[in-house]
Amino acid sequence: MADHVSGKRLQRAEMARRTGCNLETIRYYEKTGMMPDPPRTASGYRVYDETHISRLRFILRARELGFSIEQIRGLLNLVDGGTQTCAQVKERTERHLADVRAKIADLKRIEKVLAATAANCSGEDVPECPVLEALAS
Amino acid sequence: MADHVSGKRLQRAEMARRTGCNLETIRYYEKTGMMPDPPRTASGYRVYDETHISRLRFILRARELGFSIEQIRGLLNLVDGGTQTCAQVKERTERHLADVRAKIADLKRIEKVLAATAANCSGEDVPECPVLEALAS
DNA sequence: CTACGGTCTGTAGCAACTACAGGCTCAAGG
DNA sequence: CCTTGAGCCTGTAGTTGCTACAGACCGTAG
Repeated sequence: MADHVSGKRLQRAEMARRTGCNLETIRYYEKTGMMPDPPRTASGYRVYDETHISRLRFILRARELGFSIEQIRGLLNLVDGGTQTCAQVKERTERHLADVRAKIADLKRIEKVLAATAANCSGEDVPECPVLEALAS
Repeated sequence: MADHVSGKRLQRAEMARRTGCNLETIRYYEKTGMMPDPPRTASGYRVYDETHISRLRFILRARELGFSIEQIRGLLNLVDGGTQTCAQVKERTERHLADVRAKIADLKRIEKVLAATAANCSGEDVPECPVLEALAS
């Protein structure tokens, strides 16, 4: 009944359900210091509130955008310190964007080669295959 | 002087140099059964020949095209059995191509969001940042 | 009061390498 | 002949980002 003071308190499974995050991943984020150690009940159960939900959602969204754990940790440190500036965040975002574009370029090159090579396949029941030849050449 | 029978014999470092493959990776491919266990000298040194070079190049090219180790192992099993058909190889290639295209689509979605969000940044020395807001929302 | 689910911890496993440590072996120089 | 240094050998640990146990508690409904 003290719950009204700072909102709903949930345990791990409920937080996982609300965020779509895997149960164990939450613990992993705690262990790696991205999530704060939550308060515990007398018997040791973790107790989460809305602030934990928000932080977890932040992490999950950043992951969806392809930021690495290290990069996310960097962003979190920035905002935790309250010292972040838009310029800093923009810079990191653009660096990451460049990485993403490089990966896209890589994959497109791969796609071209695969598509071109597969297109040469007869697709028949013969042992000779342009794909294998391309790999063996 | 028995070398002329089946070509040059090299040791690991030389094979690494000739293929551009990392030294340890060769051993790893052996351990995982993708490369055959090479013959050894009396003192235990590995001895490679051109057939090893070819096989390693096959693996490395397949990796360059983004095939996973499991997929490559599958292709190698096929050709090792001598039972491969162009149809089979084509099918696997196209499945992989579909994966690659899915990854490209993922990354493009990420790229769009990152670019759009970063474009909203003032880039100034203020704590408010559209990127952080997007992540926190 | 007992059964069953949830939670706790620590640890091992995945891909696909990479990088040691600690010990041999081999060829060349003195 | 001996030493030195490079190269090889093995097994194992580290990387990234989780995921999945095992074995032990805890908490509540019947």
